[in-house]
Amino acid sequence: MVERKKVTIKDVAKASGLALSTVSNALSGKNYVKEETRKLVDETARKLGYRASAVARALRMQRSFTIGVLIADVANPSSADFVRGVEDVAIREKCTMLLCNTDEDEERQILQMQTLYDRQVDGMVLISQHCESPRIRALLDGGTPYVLVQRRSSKWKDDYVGSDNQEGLAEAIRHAHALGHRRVGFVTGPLESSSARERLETFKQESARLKLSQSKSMIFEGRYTFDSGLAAGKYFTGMKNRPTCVLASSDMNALGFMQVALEEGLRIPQDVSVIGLDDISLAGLKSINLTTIQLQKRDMGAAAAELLMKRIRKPAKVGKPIILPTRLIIRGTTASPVAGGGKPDGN
Amino acid sequence: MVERKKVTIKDVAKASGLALSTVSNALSGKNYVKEETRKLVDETARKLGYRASAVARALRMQRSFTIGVLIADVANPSSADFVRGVEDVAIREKCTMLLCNTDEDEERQILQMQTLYDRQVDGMVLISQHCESPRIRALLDGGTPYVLVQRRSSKWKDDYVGSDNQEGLAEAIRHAHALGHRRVGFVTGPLESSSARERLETFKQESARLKLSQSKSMIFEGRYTFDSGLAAGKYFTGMKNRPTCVLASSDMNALGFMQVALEEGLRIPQDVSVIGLDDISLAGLKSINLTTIQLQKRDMGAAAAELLMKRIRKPAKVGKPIILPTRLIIRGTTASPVAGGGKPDGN
DNA sequence: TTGTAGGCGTTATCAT
DNA sequence: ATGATAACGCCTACAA
Repeated sequence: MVERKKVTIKDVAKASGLALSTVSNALSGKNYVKEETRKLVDETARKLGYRASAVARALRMQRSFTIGVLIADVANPSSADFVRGVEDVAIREKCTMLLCNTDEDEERQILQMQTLYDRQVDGMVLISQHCESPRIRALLDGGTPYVLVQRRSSKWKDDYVGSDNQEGLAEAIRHAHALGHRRVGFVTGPLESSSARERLETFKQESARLKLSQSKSMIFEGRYTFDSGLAAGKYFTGMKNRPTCVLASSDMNALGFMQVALEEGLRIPQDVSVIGLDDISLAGLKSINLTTIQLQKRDMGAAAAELLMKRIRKPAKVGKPIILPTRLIIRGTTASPVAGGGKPDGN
Repeated sequence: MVERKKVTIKDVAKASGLALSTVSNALSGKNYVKEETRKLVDETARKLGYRASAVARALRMQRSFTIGVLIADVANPSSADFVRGVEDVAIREKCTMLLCNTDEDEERQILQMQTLYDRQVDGMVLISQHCESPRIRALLDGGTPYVLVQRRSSKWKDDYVGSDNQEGLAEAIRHAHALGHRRVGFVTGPLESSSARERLETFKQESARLKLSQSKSMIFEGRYTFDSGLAAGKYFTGMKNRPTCVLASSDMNALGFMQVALEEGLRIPQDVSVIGLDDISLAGLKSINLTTIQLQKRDMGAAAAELLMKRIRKPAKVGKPIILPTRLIIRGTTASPVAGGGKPDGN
């Protein structure tokens, strides 16, 4: 472990007897460098173990080959897949990823965004983040490219990648209706989020169309978290005339609801059906087996990164939103609301 | 969205009528700057919206305030908690985090490590990563501080943060023994990992001490993944004289095993008990309710980052390994191996 | 207490 | 085809 001094391009120049700029040209593949010279340069660079400093390069080129990614919380199963999608293309594009957890906290988000700008990220991907408040708007409008994912602004036009908040959800409601449910509860996401509002809207429309109970009490205002699911569980199971099926706007939510329902001695799906939204990888486990609406998170992440790269390379006006389809995955938490019965397993 | 030009320290100097270096001194809180001058500088900096370029600073100071974090896969529930722990202290230390997924692939790990070095990270945290092969060793020995987590080298002395692979595990085995299990199966982790080897060793010792079946067939060589758990499930449930309790070296493993067991129509824990290791957040769900050995992942991540910061500030010889305790969390997947019975719930 | 000048390691421009 | 030189934006001796 000899603490060798860092070898710079200067060292390569010296060792190869060439000018610094020639070495740079050779290394960055300029076509007017003599083949022989290039060979020599490559060789000595390799021999000395030279690696270009990304920092110096970033300063000079005003391009850091780094993108920032904002998520609520890595430790939340539904965040991570998005990140994977982003990383897939980041690697391909020789970019690295600065990942920040914001915990849905606006102040924290602002801080993180500032840090990202300080680092001169070439762009950033905001997954389910705040995007309306003046301070955040000011940051966004600074000129650095960005793409919003899963939450967009109604007041502003931004590049956006999201999921269809109609089709899959409507399908789920029809599924519940077809099973015979007439009282279907809905757990909303945080209503400052566009996706949450869109989902709620779809729920209202479709449940009205199918003549499901329109009672206000069937709607619980929540967030996309497990804890919020617990609260929803307490709310719905405590009702006099409780829903026979609960539709949650996220899987974490659904799991929270199930937790309480099971603790209350309710059987799923015999006593109450549950439908999630997201399809986190664990939803498919035999012991959970959650009927849910699938989001293509990794694909969304990749699409967002792809779009971001395009904007980084060539700034352009905001294009059409990219909306990925969703679909219902029927598993074991939904069944007919027959008292004391229904099939125990959806498969 | 006026694409304003970036404001540099020069602009602040000009606007405040002071010299560039004075501004720099004022901003970086040198104590020999007149209070009045500092006020002026702060004021104009704020007015112009000046933010120091982290890139330029990194180049000049040879310190990027960035640390690299290598994990197997963010989308794996057990990776994310570590990351959270690292981030907790990174933020406090005004560092940002470059996160890389290696998928346990050595080639990929090498690539990522090189990128990290190119970016001049101040240090890096390697969570369950390769640390023995010559090429990786060469990278590690380049002089940049690093801390290994959950996997260490037997041949080399490195800074290390890990979990106690004896106590919690031994406790689990005693638990199984106390319930009456005599045939306890064990699913190992990847044996190139030190933690996996340590766990296997503990299993062998403790199961010998308690006179559990010492049949070779009780040990399945796996990895820390869900898929590997599936394989283990197929292996164990297919045996003539199968174990009455299976101890997995990770929760993902355990879930995979449970998946197959349930598909085979086995009831858990009546027909077969299962114990995991990790305590991922979903393990506590009513519908999973996995008895498991808890790892303090977030704490480990934080401890590793803390140690790394110390090394960055002042390089020093490798210290004592930091080993965090583990403990058994008894939930519902373990019970006595009484045919057709046992209590259905561990609580 | 403030100002001047040099350099961190690149790439880009312009001669040669 | 190659080479000298000037930035990029900041920090830090050292000089005033």
